[in-house]
Amino acid sequence: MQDEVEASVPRLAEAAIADDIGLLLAKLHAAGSVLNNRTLAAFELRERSYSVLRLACSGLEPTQRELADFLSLDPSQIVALVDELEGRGLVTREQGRTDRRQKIVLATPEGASVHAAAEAAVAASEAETLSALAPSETVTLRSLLRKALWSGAA
Amino acid sequence: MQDEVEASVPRLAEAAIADDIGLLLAKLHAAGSVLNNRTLAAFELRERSYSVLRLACSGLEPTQRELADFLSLDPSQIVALVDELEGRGLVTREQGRTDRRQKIVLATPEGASVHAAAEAAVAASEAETLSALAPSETVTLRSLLRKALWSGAA
DNA sequence: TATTGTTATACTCTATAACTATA
DNA sequence: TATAGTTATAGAGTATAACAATA
Repeated sequence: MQDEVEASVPRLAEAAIADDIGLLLAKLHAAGSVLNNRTLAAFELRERSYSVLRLACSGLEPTQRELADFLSLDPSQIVALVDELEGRGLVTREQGRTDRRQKIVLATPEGASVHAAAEAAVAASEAETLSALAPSETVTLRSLLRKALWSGAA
Repeated sequence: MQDEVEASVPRLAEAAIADDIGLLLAKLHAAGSVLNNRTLAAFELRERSYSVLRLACSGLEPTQRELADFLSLDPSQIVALVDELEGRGLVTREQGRTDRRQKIVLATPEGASVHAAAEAAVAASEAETLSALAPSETVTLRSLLRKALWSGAA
């Protein structure tokens, strides 16, 4: 093997490319996703199903339509996710109070228990992904992401 | 229709969920991706092929292996992306200078021209995604993302 | 023996269109 | 007529394993 071994920062990282926020978001998201999905595998969950379970546990009594809007997924994808969680006994579908078309997704006791365990594991995984940032930087990152999302065009 | 119309910020956004950096990253990345891919469609590119073309135009003379490492893709995925761009005459494969196994991906003049046009469109799309952030906040976001990626576990 | 690029395959994710039941 | 949920399907993205040429 030639002695052209790269430093820990690969040479391409230095390129102007690294100023592209879209690419940076994609890379950090991808890195976090790999870790999260690895972590969630122990609970037979993926990021998607975990997010649905999390909202089902939140006390907000979300309808499938609200889940789709909030998670930026098509309603048809929510169907598949809820089907799977329901089949495993982690959530149930309840008819909407005021509109019989709506279905509210609620966690079962077992779902709540699985969620609690998964949540702790995911928090640890997130800390690992962001280990290079100081606590105050993590707070800043969170608030910038939230601002970009909920006061912006996104 | 009942008069339960939500404000522009859906009620789920208020949930504790919105503190999950992984979910925030996923949402902002997804929102940006949709915009980017819509923008890039005019050039018959997607985010992936655009990234490869961009690096091929960078003057860094990347090998396929380096592209795979930097873009966090499997080498076999790079093959497909380069195949497509090569078939359209936007890039060429050159044999590595010192290692005949390597293939360097270089942009053709036409590739460079397509890239220049696409780059301008993508910049506008990025500005739209981040329209809620002040310029200084965009700078901060970029530097935090970069720090998390290149000094961290990611 | 290890690495670069390649082929092949299977699985997940994303995007659409059409259908049903309710409103 | 419009909306919530559902079904079906096709295309894009992701993850692996195995192989030939080269180191």
